[in-house]
Amino acid sequence: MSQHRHPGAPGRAGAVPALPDLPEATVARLPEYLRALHNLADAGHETVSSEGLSAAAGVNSAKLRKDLSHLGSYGTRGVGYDVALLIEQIEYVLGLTQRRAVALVGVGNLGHALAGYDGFASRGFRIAALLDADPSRVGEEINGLVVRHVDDLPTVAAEESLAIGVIATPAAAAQQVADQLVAVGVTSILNFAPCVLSVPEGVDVRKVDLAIELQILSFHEHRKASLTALPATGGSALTALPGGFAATDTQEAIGT
Amino acid sequence: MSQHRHPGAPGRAGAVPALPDLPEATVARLPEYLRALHNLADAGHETVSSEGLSAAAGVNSAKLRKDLSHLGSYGTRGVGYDVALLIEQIEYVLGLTQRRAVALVGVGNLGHALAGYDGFASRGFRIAALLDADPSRVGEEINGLVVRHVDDLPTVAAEESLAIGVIATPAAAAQQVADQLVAVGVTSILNFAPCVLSVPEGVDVRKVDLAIELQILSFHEHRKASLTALPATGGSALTALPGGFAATDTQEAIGT
DNA sequence: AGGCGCTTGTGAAGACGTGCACAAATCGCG
DNA sequence: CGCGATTTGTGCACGTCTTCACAAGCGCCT
Ligand SMILES: NC(=O)c1ccc[n+]([C@@H]2O[C@H](COP(=O)([O-])OP(=O)(O)OC[C@H]3O[C@@H](n4cnc5c(N)ncnc54)[C@H](O)[C@@H]3O)[C@@H](O)[C@H]2O)c1
Ligand SMILES: NC(=O)c1ccc[n+]([C@@H]2O[C@H](COP(=O)([O-])OP(=O)(O)OC[C@H]3O[C@@H](n4cnc5c(N)ncnc54)[C@H](O)[C@@H]3O)[C@@H](O)[C@H]2O)c1
Repeated sequence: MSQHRHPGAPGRAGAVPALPDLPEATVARLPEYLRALHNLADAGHETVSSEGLSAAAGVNSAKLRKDLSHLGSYGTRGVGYDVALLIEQIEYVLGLTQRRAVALVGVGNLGHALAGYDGFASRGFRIAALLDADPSRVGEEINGLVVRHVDDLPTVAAEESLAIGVIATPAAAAQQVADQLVAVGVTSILNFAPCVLSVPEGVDVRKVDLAIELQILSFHEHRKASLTALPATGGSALTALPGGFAATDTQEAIGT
Repeated sequence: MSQHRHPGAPGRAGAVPALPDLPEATVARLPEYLRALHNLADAGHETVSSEGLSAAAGVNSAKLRKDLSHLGSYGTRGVGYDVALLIEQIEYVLGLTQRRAVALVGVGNLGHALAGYDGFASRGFRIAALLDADPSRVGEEINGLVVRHVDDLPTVAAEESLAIGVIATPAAAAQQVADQLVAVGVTSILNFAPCVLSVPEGVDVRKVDLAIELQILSFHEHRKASLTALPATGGSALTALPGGFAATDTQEAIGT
């Protein structure tokens, strides 16, 4: 496999893009690498070693190399990775070569913050529409976009090729909104409402739940407290946590 | 009601709480079960089967049973779990028997939304302080709380026993804020800024990064597109994704 | 009392993810 | 031109997580 030839990057060979089906854990880390790479590029670095990049992204260097090797690998032994090329590669794999249109449903407290967030634009996305069910919010202009009624979704979808729907409504409305999004062809949803969504096969849902994050932290807080409170259990064998939290991305103690 | 006694729950036996050290993946799911249980309780259910609860939480029932078994398990064979008791158990394990104080640093766009979020109060937390570095924001009152200067952190920490710090500042300021939080004894941080934080051992950091979530969705979108675009590779064996995404909590197609 | 249906709790197997350790590759330099 | 320093890419072993499948336990009904 070490033959060169660009696997399908921006260069667009006539051939199949041939997306390698990456391990999900790898996919979840690529955005981190991408962010770190952009920082490095801005700082003027042209190449970076796996050691350097992994430090910037907060992961193990072996893990980084394995992740990158999955996507065809563009490193040079003895030198490292070409920053610009790697950015191109990762952006290609993540499908960021086209700026994807996002529809934001629920322009309340949180929705306003999201609508005003510049992280969308700078990281490959574009808010294509703001939608709400409350008539008193419809027509409001935020950041150059006018809030439209959620029932206009079909119209919006006809105008734009919506890639992703973001739900920032109360939990009670979330399932209904998800159904509406699916109905107009959206196959990726990011859900901020604290509830489980049912969607047809082929539709991806990711959720962000603040309370869950806090409760996980609370657990560790509780555990740390109960450890220090009782040095009973035969010594301090437990003072250093087992480390190596895997799946969930709790980063524990990154010594600089 | 069961005659058994509570292992260390609110009842506070004199004995050690004896926190079982749960698998991290289990800890990440407990908050979901808790939310589902609260919904069930509100709906008047007194007991629930692993099948019912797992459906409400969007997970596999065997996984749910194993998760619950880790915390000592309070189910009754042939019947199911006592909803109220299970809520008590999970809240105890997660350390939610005390309402934990949260300090929110960075009261900008996002910070305002968080400050006005009722999900803190209803899920076991209390915003103890709002902090910002911008003098023009200091003094502003949000939801009954006055924004204080971030340099007052030591004072705040002296007044309240801060359990968790939430960072909602620009990325450039996040590390400095984290250092300040750690300096006043905070050992759990939730970071909304898109950057890696370095903290001493024993401090837990979790991050929420909107762009990462979107980019992961983008990847799957890209992949789905490249699959449907070319039904070349020997038939439709791939149309149904492998399913069973593990660690990261992408829920794919939960048929109702 | 006994049997029956239902549900929990768990052993075992397999999939997945991680990290070490090292061979292979490349560069720069004498 | 060859050598040593450096860094990638990966085989392998280990740990974690998921899922199946089923025995053990419980309550209810007859
Ligand atoms: N505010 C936060 O910081 C925060 C943080 C984490 C999660 N959340 C969650 O995000 C969601 C939104 O929170 P919020 O504070 O912005 O609430 P909010 O009540 O301020 O805003 C909700 C908005 O959704 C709109 N809406 C209601 N039903 C709708 C429908 N069927 N279709 C379209 N729009 C509809 C409402 O008109 C309102 O504008 C909630 O589920 C909340 O739990 C909020
Ligand atoms: N707005 C969103 O929807 C959103 C979504 C995801 C992530 N984020 C991230 O959250 C962070 C905040 O976003 P925002 O849109 O609220 O930005 P913002 O600029 O509106 O607010 C940042 C706030 O932090 C304060 N601040 C700056 N330096 C500080 C310091 N050293 N100590 C204390 N406070 C300080 C500023 O005074 C300002 O009030 C950013 O890192 C952003 O990338 C925002």
